[in-house]
Amino acid sequence: MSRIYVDLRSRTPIFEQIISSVRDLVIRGLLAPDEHLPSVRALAAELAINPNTIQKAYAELERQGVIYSLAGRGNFVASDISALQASHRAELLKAAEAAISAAAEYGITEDEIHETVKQALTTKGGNAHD
Amino acid sequence: MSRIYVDLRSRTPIFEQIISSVRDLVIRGLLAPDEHLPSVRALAAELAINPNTIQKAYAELERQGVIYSLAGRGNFVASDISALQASHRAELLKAAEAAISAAAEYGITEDEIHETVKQALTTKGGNAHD
DNA sequence: TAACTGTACTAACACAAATAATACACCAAG
DNA sequence: CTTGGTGTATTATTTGTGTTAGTACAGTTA
Repeated sequence: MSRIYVDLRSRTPIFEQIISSVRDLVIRGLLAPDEHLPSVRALAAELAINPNTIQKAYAELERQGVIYSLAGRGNFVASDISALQASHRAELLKAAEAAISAAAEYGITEDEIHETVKQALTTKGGNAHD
Repeated sequence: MSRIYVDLRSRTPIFEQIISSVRDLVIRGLLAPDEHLPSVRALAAELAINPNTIQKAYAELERQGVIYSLAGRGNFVASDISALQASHRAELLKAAEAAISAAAEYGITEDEIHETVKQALTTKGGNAHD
């Protein structure tokens, strides 16, 4: 059982969900560098979707440098994920800044924003499933 | 010339762009309560898109309570937008909290988060076009 | 009456996602 | 060297949704 999952009822294309899922597992270290990923056919069978869809996702992940593939051997997590983690870190900060800016621009007071930030920081670690 | 716009090159469906655009103008008060919106045919001509697409957007906006329509008269901004603004306000705070939580969960320090928040608050008012 | 308005309906087209079915080259193990 | 797994490529088909096109009808207003 791989930790990769998809939601067939979502409006988000399956291949994009796989890309996000693998990318997330790699960045969070739940998939170690050079770890062997499920084969195209095996993952397709496990998730009950077409192998071509898996292949499409894997090809894009390789293009992004998240994984690499060896003909006849399989797909593997990239050896060096430091750049990936760095860009993810930057994205998180950028997203946070944008969200705060949007709130401030709308007229929400700094006090209320600080209160929200405080709440977010104290609540962390208990709401990973949302 | 209405203040409603769309980007035909975007991957986001046109009707959804119109919904977001009108919703945004209403919430920000750039379209006053009970103000007359462009007619289906007029807006279609102005944006060079099909009237059916405008109609689809207007129908959804009415379903959401953002606008109301009078047969033979036209479409108008809702008379009371307080609930709309309140929910938008809540969404902004929720988004900000989620972004901060995500950053904290990933391991970004509180100091760095506070620095980001500070920067977002000082930069506001100068980057509305992004 | 005329010219607007919203609304409804059917048909056709375009595009992307996903499936289906093969086929071929590579690699490791027996 | 054969076998069974692997990645990869190709073509065709299906499906869903967004968009356009064209037409029609009823309400409103000058």
